Amino acid sequence: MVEASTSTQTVFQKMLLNVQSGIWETGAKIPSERSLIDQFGVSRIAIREALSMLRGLGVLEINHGQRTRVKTVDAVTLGHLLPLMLSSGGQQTFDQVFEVRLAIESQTASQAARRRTSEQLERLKELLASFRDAMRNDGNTNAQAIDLEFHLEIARATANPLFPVLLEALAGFVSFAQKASCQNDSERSQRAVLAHESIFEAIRDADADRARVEMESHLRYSMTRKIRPDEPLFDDSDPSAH
Amino acid sequence: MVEASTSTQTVFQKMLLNVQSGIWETGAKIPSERSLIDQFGVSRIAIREALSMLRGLGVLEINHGQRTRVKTVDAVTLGHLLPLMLSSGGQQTFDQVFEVRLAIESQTASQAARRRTSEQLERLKELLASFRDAMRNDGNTNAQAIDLEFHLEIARATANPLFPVLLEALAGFVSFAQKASCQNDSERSQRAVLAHESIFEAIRDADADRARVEMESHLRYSMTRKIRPDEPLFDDSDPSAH
DNA sequence: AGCAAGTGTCTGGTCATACCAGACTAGCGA
DNA sequence: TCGCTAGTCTGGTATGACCAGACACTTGCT
Repeated sequence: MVEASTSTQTVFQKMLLNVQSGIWETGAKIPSERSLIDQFGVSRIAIREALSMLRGLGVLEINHGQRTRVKTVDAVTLGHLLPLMLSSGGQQTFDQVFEVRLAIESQTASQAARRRTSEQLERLKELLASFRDAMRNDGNTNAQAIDLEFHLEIARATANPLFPVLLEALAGFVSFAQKASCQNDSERSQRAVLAHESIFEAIRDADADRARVEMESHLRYSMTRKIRPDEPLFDDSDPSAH
Repeated sequence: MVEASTSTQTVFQKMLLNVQSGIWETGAKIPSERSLIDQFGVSRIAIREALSMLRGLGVLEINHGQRTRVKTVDAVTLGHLLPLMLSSGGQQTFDQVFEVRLAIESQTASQAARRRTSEQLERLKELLASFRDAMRNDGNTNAQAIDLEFHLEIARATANPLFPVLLEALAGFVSFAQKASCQNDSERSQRAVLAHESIFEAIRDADADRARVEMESHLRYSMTRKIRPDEPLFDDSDPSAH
């Protein structure tokens, strides 16, 4: 790296390196601002601005009164970046997000079928039941959340942490698209439940190919919903929420 | 959102909203810090810290002497987050990244076969030739970059901007894995060239399924490389570079 | 002795002010 | 007319003071 025009940048990079190299362990508290002043030999301003950058990146968790700690960079931050990337890249459609989701979830279904543990399978079974109930009863007030959880659990069952992270990041986009897709539409609701069942069964039977096909089919059907194009692409954001 | 314990947070969120809602257009200059002081009614510290957070997020480009501008959030920032996420997310392996890449690129190959324009096809042809040359001549000094460009062009040919963005984000991570995979290994080099040719042909023939299969095959083979586990997971980082 | 309130001192949050330094621009002088 | 220069925009850094949340230790009451 070497070059670092401003001292804030320098400090920022050094701090980032501290995190990456594990000197500042994730979850652990980092020195207080007053200590960092000595440690880096710059003013508190520079320290705080560098810390702010890291906070913006989602690396640090800063709370008044408590020592600043290294946060596990989770999907939330990633989820904040995606909307920004999209909003700056011109008008995006839900179809585009769905395409990515299709790519991801075809893989997760397939991998989940191979790697899922019995505990995960049990959890999927429960979620499936909950989903069925939610669909029948409260007309999808919870169904949406359960649906997402079902898909996320499949992603987790891949044993690859990247999948649930990515999926969650995409979720903010597709959430109300899903909602619109089955709301007040018993046929779609039915199909959604059936699709989930098929996916579940394929994963249960460790049939990777079938799981992929079922997932793909499910998503392709979901993709056919009608959305008014004037709806906003994003909702509230707070990458630094604590 | 509503809640915003600190004034820095408040300002940050308002600014973020300004970006998202397009009040602050991407590429345009935002008001000077002194103006923002009046506009938000807080001290310069709060303003600058909020700006720092946005800079950390990769939303703003701040340069000494020039007005701060809204940057197009590119894959670079995302590329910085992935290592952080992985390094804090426990056992991170290249295989995991490759799995995601496999998911993404299976889809891009398939979509590219359907949607590629003749210009894009031409460009792919050129890249293919360059790749072949690079492999034969300079022993992959450039081959790596060309390889990436080839894959990116395929991603672009999907007409879905999300794909190239995601792929680029993943690329920084897998790049030297790729390098290691064909370095000083004529057999692997040969196979890489052949694989690219097969993918190209499938896309040329608009054969989506074949494109997918060829891509999958290509990546799965690449995935079998041997990496020494003691290599660093990341290199220099500077999300706020200008 | 045990519990509760109180207080000191950590931590981060905010501010005003002054000054430094890069970048642009208008205006002066050759 | 051209080129240099100085003014004044912009962000960058520093100091020092003070506010406010969190926590631990001490004190004092029951």
